[in-house]
Amino acid sequence: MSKENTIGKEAANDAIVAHIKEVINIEPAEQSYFLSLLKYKKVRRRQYILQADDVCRHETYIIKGCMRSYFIDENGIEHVIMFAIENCWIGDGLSFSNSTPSAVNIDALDACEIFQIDKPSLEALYEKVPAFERFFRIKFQTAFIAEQQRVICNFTKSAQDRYLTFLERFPGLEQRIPQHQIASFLGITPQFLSQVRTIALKK
Amino acid sequence: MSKENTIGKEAANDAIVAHIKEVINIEPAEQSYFLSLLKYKKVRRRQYILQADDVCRHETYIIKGCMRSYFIDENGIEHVIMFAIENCWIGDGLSFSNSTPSAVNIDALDACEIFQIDKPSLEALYEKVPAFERFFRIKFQTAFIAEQQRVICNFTKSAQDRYLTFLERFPGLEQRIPQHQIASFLGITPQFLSQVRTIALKK
DNA sequence: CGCGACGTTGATTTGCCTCAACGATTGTGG
DNA sequence: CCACAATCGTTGAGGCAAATCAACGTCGCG
Repeated sequence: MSKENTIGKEAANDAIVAHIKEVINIEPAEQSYFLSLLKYKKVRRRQYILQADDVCRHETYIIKGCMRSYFIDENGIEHVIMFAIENCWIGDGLSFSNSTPSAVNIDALDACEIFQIDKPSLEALYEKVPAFERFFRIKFQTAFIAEQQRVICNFTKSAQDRYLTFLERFPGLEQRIPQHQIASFLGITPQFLSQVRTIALKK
Repeated sequence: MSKENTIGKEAANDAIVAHIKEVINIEPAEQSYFLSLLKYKKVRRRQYILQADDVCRHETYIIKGCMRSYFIDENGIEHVIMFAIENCWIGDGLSFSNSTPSAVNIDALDACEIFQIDKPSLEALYEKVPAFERFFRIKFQTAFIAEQQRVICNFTKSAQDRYLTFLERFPGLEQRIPQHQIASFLGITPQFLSQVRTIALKK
């Protein structure tokens, strides 16, 4: 039993290995090599793991908790790009790939436990265990498709329908996240989401 | 000189090899193996290479010409998901991956020349030349990032700004494509795009 | 020629935003 | 422990960007 309400590194290892093995097969030796490249971290609520203008040095896997990436436009308005919960990856691909300053912030909405892998380690991993190229190829492919669906959904549906779609696709997430951030993710104002909810949830 | 105004298979081979070598290194043997998996095709204007409810069996690389993918919503309205021109890949990742019926159509806006690779061939390629996992990992990663930017752009900017962004990002494409399809891609009505243009281009 | 595809323009409507004010809750320092 | 600020959600009035509906001109093409 861990003293706090945390997963702990042992169980975290198991979780991420299971996550990998859903997609690719790896040998025990490759598995422990992979694990040796990860840094386990606890992150407090509201703590940043990436701030705009810094270079994104890690890809981050969430074992427990919830994070968001967002950016701030020229009018000072926050726009939530994505949420990430247990078993999701988050980062700024653009900044990570090119080692350029990031335009986005990533912070914790919950107390989180995460694994991080930095670029040299990931490159080494690709080199030594090419199956991980496949792993991330599939992850990015899926993410790309999902993002296309999001564009389509935004074009096709009203704010109310998008909210309902959000509830279906991320069940229970609306309990864990302030409402105005869901509004931001959906591309509407908090006021309008409030209005939408009173109508939508009446049914 | 080819008799028609086409690229021809020889030059097409060179083009796609150059495209691959921008991202990964491959041996001559791997290169000719790769080329042996591709089917070269000419496609007429308005010809489909994928229709909704069919399974997407190929990834398609465009050597010459312009294609679009789009879907038709419950009200019968077309929504352009993406355009693809020379040196772009197009397909329906979801249908291709899962061998499920596609929701989208892909057709030619121009007379096109294309290469296609089917799933068994691509799997074999991944197997024999793992560097292609890397190639497509990077392609999907880039595509994912671009799609995120698109979401953000749609949230942040007015229709006029989005049109100007479109002109910058796909220079000259507006000459090759009917205007109402650009409108669809931008998520606005053709009428409104017309209005936007008279204002925006006045400057 | 006549028809369909395409772009334009104008009148009206609507989905969502802006601005503003107000409770409820949480957190925090004195 | 209370006072006060900050955060969060709600509600309402008014405004604007873009949609809808409709009509019309222009091509290219069978």
